[in-house]
Amino acid sequence: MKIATFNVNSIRTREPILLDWLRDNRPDILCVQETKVPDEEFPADAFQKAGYRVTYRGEKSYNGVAILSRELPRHLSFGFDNGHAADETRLQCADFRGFTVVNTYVPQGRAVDHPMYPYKLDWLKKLRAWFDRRFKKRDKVIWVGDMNVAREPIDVHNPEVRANHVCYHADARAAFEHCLAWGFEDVFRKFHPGPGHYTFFDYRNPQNVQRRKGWRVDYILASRPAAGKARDAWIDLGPRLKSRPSDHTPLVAEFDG
Amino acid sequence: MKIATFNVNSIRTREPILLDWLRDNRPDILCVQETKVPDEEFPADAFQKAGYRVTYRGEKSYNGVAILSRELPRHLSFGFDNGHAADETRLQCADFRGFTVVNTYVPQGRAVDHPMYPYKLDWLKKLRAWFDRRFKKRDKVIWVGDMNVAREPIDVHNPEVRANHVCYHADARAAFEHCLAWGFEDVFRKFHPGPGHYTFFDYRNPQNVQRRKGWRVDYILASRPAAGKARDAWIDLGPRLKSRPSDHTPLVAEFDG
DNA sequence: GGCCTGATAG
DNA sequence: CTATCAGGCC
Repeated sequence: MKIATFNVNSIRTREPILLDWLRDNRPDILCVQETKVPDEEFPADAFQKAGYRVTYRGEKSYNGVAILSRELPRHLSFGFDNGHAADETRLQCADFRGFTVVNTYVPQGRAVDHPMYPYKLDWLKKLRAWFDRRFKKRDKVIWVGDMNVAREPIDVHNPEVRANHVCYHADARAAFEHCLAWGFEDVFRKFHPGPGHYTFFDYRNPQNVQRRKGWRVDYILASRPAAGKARDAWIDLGPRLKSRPSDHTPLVAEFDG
Repeated sequence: MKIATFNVNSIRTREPILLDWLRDNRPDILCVQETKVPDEEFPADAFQKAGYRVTYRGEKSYNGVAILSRELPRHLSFGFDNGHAADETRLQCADFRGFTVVNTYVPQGRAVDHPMYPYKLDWLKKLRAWFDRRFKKRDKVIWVGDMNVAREPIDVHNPEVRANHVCYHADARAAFEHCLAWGFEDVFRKFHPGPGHYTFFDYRNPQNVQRRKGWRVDYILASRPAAGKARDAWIDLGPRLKSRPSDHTPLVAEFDG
């Protein structure tokens, strides 16, 4: 099973890049974030014509998650099990052939002194509690998405100056590690232990892409039983190098079964 | 001599369409309107590389005229001879091999009850007075551009409902005819006396293009001595049918000499 | 720098 | 519908 995650930064603007990528890569499951479109305006037709079923929950301008998959998921839910509609455009959970796929768009946090930062930390805490309630260690869970956290120094191109960045600040990293500590393995890192692998390159300095100065903030994480089936993982820089790109690029993994 | 006029509705956005069109048609002179770019940001390099010299006067967001030509014009001026800088982005005059080319972007007028409408009528009056001052009947003058006026019923797809449209209202037509009465012939009409020839198709109903529901508001007009040399004229719908088109499309004429 | 909005313009 | 802009966001 080939599964990918891609923060598209507007699914409408990225439709041509997505269709090319689906045609060339044919993943079984593609989880996307930041669709930035209300459900009634989601461009589902184009993806259906390309052979993909689409499930999504979005809002105008902000957030929005979707799963494009060759088969329809057996079970599907959005948000935490607490009735907060706000989280439905950041968290999606779907079952495919014995795997449970969790697709998240973790709040970015804006700035460490902004109210959105405690919201981010709290959101990660709620996510861990949701993992505890929802899954057993023996479940084959694959948690993917834009986590808006770089785990380690090698996950940012210049960690020395990032201590106060919301995506590298100690508290954000600790909150993310606490989620991982539920029982997830970092599938990409398993296959690529070295530095210099990034999934996000800020638009503001266009040279960052060619110079490979980015962030690894998108992940494919797997519970022990799922991680055992991981065969390979890679970052595809192609879409980031096209014209009118997202600032993120796809991360892909293959699992047996 | 092959001369063309094309309201590009942003020369930046239309650069690819323009470069293709110049490569395929190789006019001696292409007059463009609505460049929508300040002079310091005009993308002259791309056209120079394509073998064209460029003269232009524009402003941010609105208006802007330019002439792309294989040879540099001998004489060049912008605006009326009254020192009003505002008109310099709507009126350009350049000499080429014995012809004087006048390139205009006539004010659209917004609505018949809007202050821009009397401004439009007044602008056409000033233009006629400028013709009177500036040219002799024996001059070979070619006046081209987006005139924002449909002369006759056959120049709009449904004239019955257009009586109060700023581009077909009786006052606008009279003011335009008064300009023509200086001594211009309608070169396109000479070769194509029938209905159904349009140079503009409103974006607001995308089906208008395929259904050929448009307006003839762009013209190539010639003083008697120049009109005598006109060999052919045609509208090229090609650029209007491409992706990300202008709402106008090029009008072309060939003159002997 | 490129996404979004909501305004103005044609 | 397709341009422009400013202003918010990341």
